[in-house]
Amino acid sequence: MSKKEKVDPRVVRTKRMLTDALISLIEEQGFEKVTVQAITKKAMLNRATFYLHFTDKYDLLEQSTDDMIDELKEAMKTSFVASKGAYDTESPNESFIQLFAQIGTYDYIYRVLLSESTMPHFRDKLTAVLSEFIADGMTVMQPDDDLLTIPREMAIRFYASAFLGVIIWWLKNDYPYTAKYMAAQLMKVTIQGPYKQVVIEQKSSL
Amino acid sequence: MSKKEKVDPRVVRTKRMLTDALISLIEEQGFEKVTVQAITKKAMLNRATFYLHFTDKYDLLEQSTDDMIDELKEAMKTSFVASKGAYDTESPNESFIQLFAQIGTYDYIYRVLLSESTMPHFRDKLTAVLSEFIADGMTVMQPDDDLLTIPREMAIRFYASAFLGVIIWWLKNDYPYTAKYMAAQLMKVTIQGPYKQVVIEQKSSL
DNA sequence: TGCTTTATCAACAATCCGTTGATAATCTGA
DNA sequence: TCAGATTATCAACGGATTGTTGATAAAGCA
Repeated sequence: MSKKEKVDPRVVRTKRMLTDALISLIEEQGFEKVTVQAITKKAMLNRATFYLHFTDKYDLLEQSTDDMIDELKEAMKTSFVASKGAYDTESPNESFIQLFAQIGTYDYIYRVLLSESTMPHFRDKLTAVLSEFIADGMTVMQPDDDLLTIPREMAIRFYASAFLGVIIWWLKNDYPYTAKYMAAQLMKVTIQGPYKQVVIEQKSSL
Repeated sequence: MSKKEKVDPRVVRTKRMLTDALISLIEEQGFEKVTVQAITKKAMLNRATFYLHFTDKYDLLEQSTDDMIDELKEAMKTSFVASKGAYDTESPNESFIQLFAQIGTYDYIYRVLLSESTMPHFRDKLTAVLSEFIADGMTVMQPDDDLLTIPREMAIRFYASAFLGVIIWWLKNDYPYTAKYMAAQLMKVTIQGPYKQVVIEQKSSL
């Protein structure tokens, strides 16, 4: 995957400056409003230099993030093997912690990139609709926060995102199931969790 | 919310033609590459007419989708009241079915808009990482598909999206919890579900 | 050091932008 | 129905961004 053949320091330096400029500009203006001109200006490089390495801003972003994603994969893979099968909810899987740790190290970049919708806020709006629906449902099912396994706000966000993700998956796969079946499945997994049997023992440790 | 005061048929017609053109162009080229020129050309309208109603393509998209979102809210709200508290996993909440029904009626638009990332594929890549992680974990926890509450592929997508959603929430809220705590919470809710007690009775109905 | 790669610079045609003012078409309400 | 108001059309503008060019300077490599 990662080729370490060519390491001309000029190239590395240029790419890094362009990447930093891009991320910074995304935060300032949003990805769509960012221009190649602005990137090279902030990076204090000539515009022609940009086109020497990238075809456009998409290409720049892709190359930059791919490195980060590779690093994330690596961090999660190695530690996953080490703690394989150790599913204790109190001391969670090491690779799982690594996920958050990695995000912490590239805090700024993850924050900027994940804040960008950019299909302007449509996802956010739909998530809001789902969140409200879930919040209402949770209040009916369990008004008492003490009987929830995790903080209410986190749970709402959790299931709203899960629902949206499955909806997108459902659309992209050309409706592999009926709407009613989908609703039933999501309902089921939300209330019962993914496994039919594991629950009892886990609860005794609380 | 929805003002039904002004209904000049020319305006309605123009807006609809522009909306249709936009959605169609998004599908063809992606939202970022769409220009106002292209929209008006496809809609067979003058470009000046566009600026008579919208400031830019974002504004057009926002106005168009807002109507759809409002309709979705309405469909889910009315039916939610009707079936309130009826949480049977076999015949799911009516408003939940409505959610999928609404998406079905605006199939094309939802499909196009939800397929657009547009933070070019970064979300998708991260979702892929999470999916792999979850798939591995599920295999360890429960290799037998018969003991899963829902189809495996759906479950993977479900929890990958949920995790990503919570991660975004976590970032946007400036790390309200530590990485380890986050990992532990997500682990817990994934295995046990959101409620500490409800599970047993539900299972007996299977 | 000498050769190769990379960065700079100015300039280009092309595209898209947002707005203007003047005119024509269409709708609304009395 | 018809007059006034609203909306759509058209051409044209200055400005900004794009992607590319060829020639030159700088930096890295062996």
